[in-house]
Amino acid sequence: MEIKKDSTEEKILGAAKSVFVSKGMEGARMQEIADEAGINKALLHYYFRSKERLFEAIFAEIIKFAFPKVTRIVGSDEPIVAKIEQVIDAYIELLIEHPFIPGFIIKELNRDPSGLFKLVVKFGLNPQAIFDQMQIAMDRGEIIQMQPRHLAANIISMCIFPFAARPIISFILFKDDQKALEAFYAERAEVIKKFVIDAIVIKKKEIE
Amino acid sequence: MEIKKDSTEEKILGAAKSVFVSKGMEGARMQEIADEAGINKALLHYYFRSKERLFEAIFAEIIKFAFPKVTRIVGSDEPIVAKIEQVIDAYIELLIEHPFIPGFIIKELNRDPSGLFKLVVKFGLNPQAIFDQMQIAMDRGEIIQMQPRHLAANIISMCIFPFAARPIISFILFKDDQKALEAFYAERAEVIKKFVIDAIVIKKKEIE
DNA sequence: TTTAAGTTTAACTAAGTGGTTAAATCATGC
DNA sequence: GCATGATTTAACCACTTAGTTAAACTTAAA
Repeated sequence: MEIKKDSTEEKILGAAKSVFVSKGMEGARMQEIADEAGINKALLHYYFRSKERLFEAIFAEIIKFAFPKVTRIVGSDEPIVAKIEQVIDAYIELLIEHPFIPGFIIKELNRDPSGLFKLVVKFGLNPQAIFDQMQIAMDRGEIIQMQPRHLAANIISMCIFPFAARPIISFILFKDDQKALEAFYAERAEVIKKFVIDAIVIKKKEIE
Repeated sequence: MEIKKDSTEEKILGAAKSVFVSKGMEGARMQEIADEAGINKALLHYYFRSKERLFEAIFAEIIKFAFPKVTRIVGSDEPIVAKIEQVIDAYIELLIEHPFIPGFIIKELNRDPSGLFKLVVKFGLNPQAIFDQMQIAMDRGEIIQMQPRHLAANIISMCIFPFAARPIISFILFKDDQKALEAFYAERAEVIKKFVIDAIVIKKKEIE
């Protein structure tokens, strides 16, 4: 639909994403977006009539980028444990590259949850498929019985929260030592995978 | 230091907390706080000279209220697993009563992380004590070996994130069915405790 | 009764905000 | 060359915001 080269509209979108993500809808200033895009306010409104439209474009772009990762993995035909591992890997990798997305999404959805509805409809987000697969694995005795919703909540929480709470983690756990913080994030995928597997996989023979 | 009865200053603080927590520092309006307190803007500035001062008072109050729960539990002399269970119970209980605190804290600390420094110093938040206790339990073979930081991050994430992401959970998992959402939150404490114990406790004899 | 603090009213400021406009300029390809 | 759209400039509007001020009124205590 949109054929972009590398100019103006793209510059605006890039600048808007940067400013909106770090300042939020309310904290962002159109002037700042214009400055960061290297243009002026008039031209900004020439391309995107209003702040709200520009924000919606950015918000949809970020949601589209962050959410459907799971959907693809769920569609494959691998065993549930492998899928869970893939989801964890995919999310941590995504979040290491875009660590400010969780804070942004939480902030904006708490401010105005109504935007979620359209997006869920638009992208057809439906967790029932993965819940069903979890339930099957539970009934087969591969993993322990628990409500799939809670299992999913546990996994997603461990992946996302440390990024949403980045300032707290950074300061309290690492005294703002960025190298150490990065190392911590890099370890998360392996840690979470082992933690989840230890918690839910039923081992047939265990002599501890 | 402050001996409050039940009037004006308390009304202002109550109104400010309500408005700041739901709208955030930037979204909150002094007029709205005045209205909710049942007074006028002039009197609001008569008590708290500026929006920033009022906000800092509220922010400190909330942090003071939300953070030190753990500190007390850590000080007791119970075994580590019992302590972890108590921390989970305490947090979920707190969050069910004040579900908007996580979103508020995440939003404001991402906006301006500098406030964290003073508060950490003020309340002497130091996670090293609990980390040491975890390490001892690991060396004793009571729980599996892992970095205490990651263990703590896992537990706290599972407790807090579902509240921070309340709108998402509410809509995607429960189609905004508030009863079902409350039931979900009420189950969290037991679910997380079991999940953590299954993940880290080393059972001496296990015949599955 | 006097005094002082609490409180209201209502107008005001100063600064910012998103958004608009009109004119001039620049670039491009027809 | 000319037409068209992109871009700049700079002023401007309407509105909202935090914060101030001065005057009057209320309340309660001294």
